[in-house]
Amino acid sequence: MVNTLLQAVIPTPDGPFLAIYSRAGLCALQFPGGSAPKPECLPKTYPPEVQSWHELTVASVREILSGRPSGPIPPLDLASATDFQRSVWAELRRIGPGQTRSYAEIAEAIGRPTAARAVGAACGANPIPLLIPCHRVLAANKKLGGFSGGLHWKRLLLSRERSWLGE
DNA sequence: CCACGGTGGTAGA
DNA sequence: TCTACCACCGTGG
Repeated sequence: MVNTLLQAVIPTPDGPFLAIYSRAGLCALQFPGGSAPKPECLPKTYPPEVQSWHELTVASVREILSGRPSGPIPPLDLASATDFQRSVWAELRRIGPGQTRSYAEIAEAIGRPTAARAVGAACGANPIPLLIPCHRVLAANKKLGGFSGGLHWKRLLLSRERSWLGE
């Protein structure tokens, strides 16, 4: 057993999200509607470390769902990611609520100006939506582009961020 | 290798 | 606008 994973539920007005933690930190976040977590995978008590991480996750998820900027987030476990993905995701985290960038702009920003399409793939591989805000990346024509979690979420998140900014 | 995308830009209808 | 087509690139098989 090299890497035990712990699941924890995040209750929100939009339904229960699911967080998954490793020893190193948060490694995945799932939208509501997936297969319900098996009870035996939801420990009665969590290690203190995980518990404090989860508090940060819950707060952050709720903030982002309401269109607000999020406070501190837990450590992210991106061990299984490629270097390219890590650089894309790091760049995504620089986009504030209500802001948007295009896939090409992200590619440009990480020094791979012709890799816009690969950036799209990296966004699709993002295991931690919301905290790594891939919903703020649009196509160059200012159109919506795609979203792994379902386009309705992307629309919803952007619309809430815009309205929080006062539009 | 090869195929497949959350792309982007161009050309024509 | 919408469609067709093509160059591009990181990933996974």
